[in-house]
Amino acid sequence: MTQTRPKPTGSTGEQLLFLTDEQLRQGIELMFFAYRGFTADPDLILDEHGYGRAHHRALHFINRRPGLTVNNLLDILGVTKQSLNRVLRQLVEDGLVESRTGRNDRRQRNLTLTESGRDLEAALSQAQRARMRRAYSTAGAQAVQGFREVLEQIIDPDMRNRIDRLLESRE
Amino acid sequence: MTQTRPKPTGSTGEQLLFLTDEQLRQGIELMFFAYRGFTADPDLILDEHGYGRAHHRALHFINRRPGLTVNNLLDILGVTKQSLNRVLRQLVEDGLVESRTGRNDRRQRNLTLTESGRDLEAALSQAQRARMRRAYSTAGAQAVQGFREVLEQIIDPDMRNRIDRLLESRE
DNA sequence: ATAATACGTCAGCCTTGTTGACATTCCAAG
DNA sequence: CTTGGAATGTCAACAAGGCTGACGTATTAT
Repeated sequence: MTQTRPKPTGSTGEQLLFLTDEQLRQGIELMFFAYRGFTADPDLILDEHGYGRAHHRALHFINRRPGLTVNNLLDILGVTKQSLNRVLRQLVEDGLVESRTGRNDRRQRNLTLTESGRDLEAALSQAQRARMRRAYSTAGAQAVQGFREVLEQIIDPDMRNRIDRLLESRE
Repeated sequence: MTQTRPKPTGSTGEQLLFLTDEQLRQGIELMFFAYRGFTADPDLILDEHGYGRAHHRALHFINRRPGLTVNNLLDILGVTKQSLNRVLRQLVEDGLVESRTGRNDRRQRNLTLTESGRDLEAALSQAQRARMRRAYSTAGAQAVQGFREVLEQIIDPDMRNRIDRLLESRE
C-alpha cells in the first residue's frame, strides 16, 4: 500500500499551511459523505446475498492474502474474534471461504477463498473499483497522488506499520 | 509490488488515466483504514459520555446549521426518522440539543445546540480536526487539493447536490 | 509438566440501523 | 371549512455487527 513514500515534492512549503477550522471541517464532511459513496455499490450486492460489510471486509483481505491466518485477519480488521468468527463461520458454511489447518503451526487456520468466494469478491471489488476509477479519472493523476498522501497521514501510525507488515511483506 | 507500468494514452481533452486494479485496490484500502483513523479520536470522547457516532453526526450538523429541521437532518444523514429520533431524543433529554417548533411552519422542529451541546461538539470537532490538521500539514497544500477533488468525485452525484442545497445555501 | 498461544463457541449486552403502524399537528388547496 | 398530505413523534419488533466474559481444546513453547 505504501510502496512510494517520498516526501511531498510540492512547490509549496508543507509546514507552512494555514489551516482554518472551516477548511478542516470541509475535509471532515467530505470524508463522511465520500465514505458513504465508497461503500454504496458493494452494499447493494451484499444485500442481495444476505451479507453485510463485515463479510466484504473478510472476503477482501482473504483474497488479498490467501492463506492469511485468523489472527492476522483479526489484527487487520480490528474486531474481536467473536465478531469475526460469526461472519467467518457463515462464509465457510456457505462455501465461500476455506479454513485449513496450518502446516507449520497446526493451531493456526489458513484462510482462502473458494471458487465462488472469489466470484463474489470479484463482483464486490469490481463495483467498488468502478466508482474509484471514475473518481480518479475525473480528478486526475495529481489529485490521486494527493488523495493517497493525505489518507496515509490520517491512518494511525502503528496501523500503518501493521498494514505493511501483514499485507506487504512476504513470508 | 512489482507491476508493469501501463503506457500513457493519446490525449483526449482531459487526461485519461490508466488505472490498474492494483492501484485502485490500494485506494480502496486507504479509504478503509483512513476512515478508522478519522473516527478514532472522537470515538474515545463519545465513549466517555456514553454516546456513539450517531450522536456525533447529529451534533455536527446541528452545529453546522443551527435551526436545521428534522427532515433536513434525516436527508443529510440518510437514516430513518426512527433511528435518528432515538439519538435526538437522548440529546434533547440530556440538554445538549434544543428542539423548537418552527416559526413559519409549526409542524417543523428547528434544532439547535445548547451551551453544553456546543461544548461537546467542540471537543469532538477539535479532536477530529487535530488529526486532519496533522495530515494536511504533512501532506502539503497540493495534496490536500487532490484529496478534496477525489473525495468529491466519490460522493454520489445527487448527494453532492443535496449537500449544497442543505448545507451551503440560505436559511 | 506446565504455560502460553490459536482458535472456536456459548451467552448476553449495546448501538444503530431497519419496517410497519399509528397519532398528532399543521399547512394548503379545494 | 373541510380535507389531504406533510412533518413529526412514538411504539414495537427485528437484525447486523460490535462488545465482554467464560470456557474448551488442540498445539506449541518453555
